[in-house]
Amino acid sequence: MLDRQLIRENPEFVRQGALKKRITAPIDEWIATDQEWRTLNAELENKKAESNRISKSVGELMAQGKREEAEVAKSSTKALKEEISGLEPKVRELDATLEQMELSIPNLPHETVPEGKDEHDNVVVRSWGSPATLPFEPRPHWDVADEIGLLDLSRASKISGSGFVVYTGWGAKLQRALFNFMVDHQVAKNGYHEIFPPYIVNSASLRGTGQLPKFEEDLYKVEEDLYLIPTAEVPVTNLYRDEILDVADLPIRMAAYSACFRKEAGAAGKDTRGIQRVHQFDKVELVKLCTPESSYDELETLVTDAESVLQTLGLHYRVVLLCGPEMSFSNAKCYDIEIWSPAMQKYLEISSCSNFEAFQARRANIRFRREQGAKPEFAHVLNGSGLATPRLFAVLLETFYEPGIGIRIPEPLQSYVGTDLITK
RNA sequence: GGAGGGAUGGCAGAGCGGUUGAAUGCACCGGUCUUGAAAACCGGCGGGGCGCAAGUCCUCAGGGGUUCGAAUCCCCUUCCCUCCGCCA
Repeated sequence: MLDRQLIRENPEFVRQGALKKRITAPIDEWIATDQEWRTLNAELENKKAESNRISKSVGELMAQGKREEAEVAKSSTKALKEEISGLEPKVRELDATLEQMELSIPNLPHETVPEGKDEHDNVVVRSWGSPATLPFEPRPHWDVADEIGLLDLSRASKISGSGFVVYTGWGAKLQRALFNFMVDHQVAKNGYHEIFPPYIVNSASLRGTGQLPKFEEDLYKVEEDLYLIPTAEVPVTNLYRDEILDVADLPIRMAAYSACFRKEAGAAGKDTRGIQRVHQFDKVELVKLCTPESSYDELETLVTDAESVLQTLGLHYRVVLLCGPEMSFSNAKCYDIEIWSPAMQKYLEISSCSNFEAFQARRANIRFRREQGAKPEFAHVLNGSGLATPRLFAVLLETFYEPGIGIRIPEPLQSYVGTDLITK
């Protein structure tokens, strides 16, 4: 959600911002509806005020023992009440219409977001390391996993269906090692506060982070009003929903491991081979709440914090600044981290680090106060993956596999895996 | 799952049909006093919408109802606590 005041006062600014994302926002309709809403709402409130005044006077008259006058006052509210109950649904409806339109008004891109029309206009801002040069034909992760016995995809589909993974033996150990390592890394090296959240949340939380109402079809619904989380972003961000924080507590930086559940309804047939795109995966998520003036600095460190995991593991990647149309609806600025897959000979998105500014906080009602008595302001909310394991797992296999030997485990990971070499 | 009890401002805690958006205490902010501090005293102090403002509307877990009028009465939902059962 954007600030209504902003749309009212700077409709062109909002329209242009949306256009940068190649979204045509219904600004004119919104302005007209808002105008109508304000007029009608003012009318409604005047009538309510009148009604309240009369009710109050009834009380006073009763106290003075003027019973007949009280009766007269009572009956005088009748017409007023009818007008009020006639007006109320109209006002409510207009408000609902406004909200509906606001669902198609995206967050505005930051001025530093590049113009563009598709992914070719994303800007590579830096890269680290270089593509692994292997003295043999790189093997895709599913081959490596098969040879050593790290995954059991066919049994996974037997017990759960396609798009699920069973990690076995060293594969399971490696998987567990990865997210343990990443959480420890973010806590110890980058100062995040560890959170272990519930995997099931209510609809209010999903509305707070914007998965509802728009993306319901991608969520697993457990029962009425309860859903599996598609990312730890949901429970972690919503920790502070409907709260007013003290500015001294900001920034709040949280790191959470969780399993993530996604139907991937629209992605059938895409990236089906191996474990690139699955219904249940594991991820360490980083979430920050901070003041508006610091959020772009926090975004930069969020990206470098996520990058530091790959650097520690010695994996080549690049950082890409997304152009307008590539960004998600609620982003103001977004960097993707793309990891190099030796077997596929291409970069895979492994992290997406976003500044939502106040867009999400407005939905989730997360505020802070600068000092005693000051007006609460919306916090800025950021998040990024740090990182998702399936692709990390895959690239790790492809990068560190040596034919006839096994998978060499990078030094920082060895104590977590319990070996320096995974063999059959 | 069964039986009770509860939900009020940052916290504690009154209020149980009328002028109460809410007593009182604590916390917090400003001031007086003081060399400084504490204490004492005076003043302020929930959130949101609309409005240039005056002001006005909404908000006492959430939703519905009764009433001229609801924090107060009725119904539903949610959450918390205690006890019983079941179970990691």
